[in-house]
Amino acid sequence: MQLLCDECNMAYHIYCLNPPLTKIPEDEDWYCPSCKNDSTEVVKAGEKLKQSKKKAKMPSASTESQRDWGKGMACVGRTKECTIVPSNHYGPIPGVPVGALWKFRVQVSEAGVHRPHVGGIHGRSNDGAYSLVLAGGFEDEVDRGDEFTYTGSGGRDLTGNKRIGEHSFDQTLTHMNRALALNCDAALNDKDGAESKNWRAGKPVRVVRSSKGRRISKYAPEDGNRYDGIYKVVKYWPEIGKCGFLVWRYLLRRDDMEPAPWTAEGIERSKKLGLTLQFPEGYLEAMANKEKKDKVKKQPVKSEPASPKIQTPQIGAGSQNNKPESAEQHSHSTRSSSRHSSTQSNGSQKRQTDDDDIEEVVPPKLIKRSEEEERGEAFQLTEQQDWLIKEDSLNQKLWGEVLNSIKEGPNFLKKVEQTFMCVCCQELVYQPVTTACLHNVCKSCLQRSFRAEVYTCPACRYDLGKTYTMVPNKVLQTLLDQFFPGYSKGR
DNA sequence: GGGCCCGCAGGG
DNA sequence: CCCTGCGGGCCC
Repeated sequence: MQLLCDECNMAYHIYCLNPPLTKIPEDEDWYCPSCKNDSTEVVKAGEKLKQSKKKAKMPSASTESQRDWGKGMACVGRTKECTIVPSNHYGPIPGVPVGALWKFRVQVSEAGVHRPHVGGIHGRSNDGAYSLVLAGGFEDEVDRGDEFTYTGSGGRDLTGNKRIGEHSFDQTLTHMNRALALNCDAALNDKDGAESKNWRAGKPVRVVRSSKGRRISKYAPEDGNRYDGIYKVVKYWPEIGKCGFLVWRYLLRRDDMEPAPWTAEGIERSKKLGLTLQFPEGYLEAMANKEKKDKVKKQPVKSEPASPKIQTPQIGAGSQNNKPESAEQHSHSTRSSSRHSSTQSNGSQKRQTDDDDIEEVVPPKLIKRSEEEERGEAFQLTEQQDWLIKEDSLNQKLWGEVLNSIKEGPNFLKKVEQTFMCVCCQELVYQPVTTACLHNVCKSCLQRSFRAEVYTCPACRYDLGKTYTMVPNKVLQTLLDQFFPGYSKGR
């Protein structure tokens, strides 16, 4: 009465299964519930890749809108996560001083200071609130720096997939509003509110002021989001706000040893710590590039301004060594500055920026091909190869990756081989067809696929269409023939 | 300058 | 899974 899973070998009583079986199935293979693949998830040959369930449910999957939403900081994900404290941590984040300043909310989230990307309050309704952001969302809030009133969330009409909207109903003391109320040193009262007996005894709230708050507060930073320290909830109460609906209001009071950033002492300290507005990694470079590109469009110029030097002072932890801008100078004009910064960023992930702006990629300077290569040092391209690579417009992204790898080691040819391997025959592509989806497949492999009536890209299942004309990429073929002399003879 | 509405993270 | 949300870039 036991079945052995053909994947993990675990034994299952047939009558313990859900649903239970009455007899041993006759199929050759049997897989237990945790090993069995959902057949609807399997992409069979010739089928298109399925969208993930989550993506399929997202609004973007159903709308016709062709609008470019940009890759801006509203829609990107985190690239790092604060792990030195749990997300339900009360009090300061170790290593983050009062006065720390970030341009975007996503960075504040990454730092662990205020985790939600959009929400104003971070908390748990059965525990308390850990942090909040003052961004001037309510004009009837008062900010006196060391003390301010804050308003709960909810009561807004969010239809139309919005994140903030018109007030259209009363707020309740639930969710984050309840969480914030729990910080107050008093028994919870969701009817009339409550006042602390000993306000300092309440749970600490990290407070971030956003430059958006400037419209109602002179304590808001000029730009970005600033960590202002620990506050406590003195009291909270319901009232009818200017918006005409009931809102929950809170009085917060500062309780932090570190001086507030707007005080003379605080300004001094910020200066001493070198606190400056932080941007996401690669952000300024990307913006500078974009601007440059826009200019180039108007008037192509060969010379270019030096890209701005980006400093990302790491607070608290460790060295702030300003490496001298030495070396590197001998190398390849354009990229050198960004290279510099990427090697410096000791392995931390890079946020994805406009890196498909390929014209920027400049291959290593022409030097004679020599023993250096044998010794496993830099690979050198001939002038012609250099030129051909630039000509291979469809594959700029791939060549960019390959060229980038040169600086990392002696594996240039290996990298080329990997990059331009045919997904069908697992060999270096021969008479490569570069598809619209930017994959390279041997012409003969693609023809074989079409003969089997599979008209999609073998690499990504992008529909090429029955009538697709396969044009071999001559430039790529020439290059591969140069790098791997005679390889095509065997084909 | 204001309206639109996206992905994402978080709680529950 | 579903609900919520004091962002933010693009377009008009």
